[in-house]
Amino acid sequence: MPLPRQVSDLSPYDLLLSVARLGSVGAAARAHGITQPAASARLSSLERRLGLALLQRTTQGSRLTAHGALVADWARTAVDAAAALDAGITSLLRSSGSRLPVAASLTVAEYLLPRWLAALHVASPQTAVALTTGNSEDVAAAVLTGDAEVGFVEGPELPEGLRARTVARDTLTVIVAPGHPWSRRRSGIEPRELSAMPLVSREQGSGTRRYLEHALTRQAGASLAQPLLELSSTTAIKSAVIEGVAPAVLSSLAVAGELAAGTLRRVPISGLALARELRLVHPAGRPLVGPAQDLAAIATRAQ
Amino acid sequence: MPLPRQVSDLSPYDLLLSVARLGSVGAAARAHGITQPAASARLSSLERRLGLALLQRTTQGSRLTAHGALVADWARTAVDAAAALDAGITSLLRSSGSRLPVAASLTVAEYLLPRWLAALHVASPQTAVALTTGNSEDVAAAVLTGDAEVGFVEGPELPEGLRARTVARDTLTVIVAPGHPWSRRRSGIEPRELSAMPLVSREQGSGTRRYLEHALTRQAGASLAQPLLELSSTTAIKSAVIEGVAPAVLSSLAVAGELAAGTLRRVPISGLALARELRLVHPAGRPLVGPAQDLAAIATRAQ
DNA sequence: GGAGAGGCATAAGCCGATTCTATGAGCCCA
DNA sequence: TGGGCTCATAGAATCGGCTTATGCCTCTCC
Repeated sequence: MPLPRQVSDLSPYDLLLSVARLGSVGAAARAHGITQPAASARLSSLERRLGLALLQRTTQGSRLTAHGALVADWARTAVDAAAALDAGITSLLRSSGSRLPVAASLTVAEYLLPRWLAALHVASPQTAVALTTGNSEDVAAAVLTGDAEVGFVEGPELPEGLRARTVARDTLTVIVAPGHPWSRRRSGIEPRELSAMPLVSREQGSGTRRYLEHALTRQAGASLAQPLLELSSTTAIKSAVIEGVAPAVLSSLAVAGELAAGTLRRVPISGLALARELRLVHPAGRPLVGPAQDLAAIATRAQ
Repeated sequence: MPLPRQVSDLSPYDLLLSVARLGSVGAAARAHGITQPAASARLSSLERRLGLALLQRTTQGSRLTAHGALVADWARTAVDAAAALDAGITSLLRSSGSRLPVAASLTVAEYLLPRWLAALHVASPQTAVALTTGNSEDVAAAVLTGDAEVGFVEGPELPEGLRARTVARDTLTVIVAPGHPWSRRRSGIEPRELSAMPLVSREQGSGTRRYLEHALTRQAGASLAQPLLELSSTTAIKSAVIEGVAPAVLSSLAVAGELAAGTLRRVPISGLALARELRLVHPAGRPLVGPAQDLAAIATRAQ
């Protein structure tokens, strides 16, 4: 189901937000590097498409109408998300030769880092982040060798020479489609039931799968059944679960949206601790300074 | 600061997500109602703009590269936010003559409803929501008269004939710019200090302001100082606070982003309970059915 | 092994959306 | 009353994206 046309181009909304902030169409046009007639036309066209009066135009400037204020508040969320996407992409491009090299495990890179980068861009616009991703060992190695100033890792292991600070928590979560029998289990399932059930999972060797196997072995003396289906992306796994293929175990950060929307159900599991800490690491010798410290502060506050 | 061009148009990203889900460019093109060459060009142009290889094209289909998977995961957040924006706008348009009339107070409409509507659209696409906004009394009246099937109100009052269910909580929060003296107050401030400080606030009569005055009077026997500046939008207030004009008191839902980003600081306040419940209401006689029940389930789960 | 189907890229032409410059009208202030 | 601000409109030029047509590659199945 593709995105409706009304909202696929965010630039009119972005312009609307600038008008709201600056108080006039002309000022917003200058801020966006276009002429006033172009801005005027873009806004009129938006109003015509939506069939809503968003702006109250006067000869002293323009203000949002009640509907306009509501739309602007909603639009801000989308525009902020797009800015986070841009921050992520931009940092991905600067693979070297830049200011603040950051290494992150996949979970952090996917679900947490974009917002932090967007916030960092606001707090210190001249800082250029160069992002590399990898598993927690790769990240630790990058930080130790100095290839990265700051790293974000999952799990408890911590090589000598690194200092760490917990910035977020993440819980592996058993998910099923709403119709699945497990979704009606109030009491939760036992580790043995999970271990006996063929799951939809990532390929062998993925961080999430390794961590689940490890926890199951250590805490319940059990192991995972042969997966019913191995897929290479979290998104593909969620789709398969939603279609009722089988349950899966994914990061709580990955499924928060679907759980909220009700398209997936969480199944409690008893007697198995599946929480792991996401931690910021940096060399023990070198305290964080400048932009790295800013990023650390943002990540810490964001908890 | 306008949105970068890379991300102002989300349609290439939307298309990328479809390719990831469907496994081929042609299938994604069909899903979006465009031809295969158009989709191919749109994706190539995205890759060229970003300077990143996102897709691995084969004669059997296309898969995401590692970079592509990361970008797709980030993009999903932005696309979902845009879908929520669309859901909000669409519901705003159907001011009457439609399926599920919903009335909501401004706080709920601004910060919570869009995601619920987007989830509802997934769960039951044929449901058309008609949204009206107003203060809690308006909402209660609309539900009582049957103008709305479901309502969302703030605060504890509950007219006869309505049943309510708490779906979220919201706390009025004192915010200051990072440099403000209050931001260094670990112990929090006293109600008397707040009451003596001229604030940036909404105009008289706004729900948030009334609630704050009420709480201050009832719980601390104090009243609000004359505001330093009255502004008509939450956004304008946040900007003023960030620029250091004065502290303000806003909903925690309104400032979560800025607090996470560190552009605003929260100041604890002792001896004043400023939490309020956001509740779903419906006529006592008529239990929720159909789409209204779906929406209630989504709102309840989303907590 | 050859035919068919499905996958993708390229080329050429068309159409439309958006932009710019130029200009006019309304309001405020000195 | 003139200058400066606001916004809207008009006409011309430009740019980008779409469609159709085509070719190449690979897998599958007879």
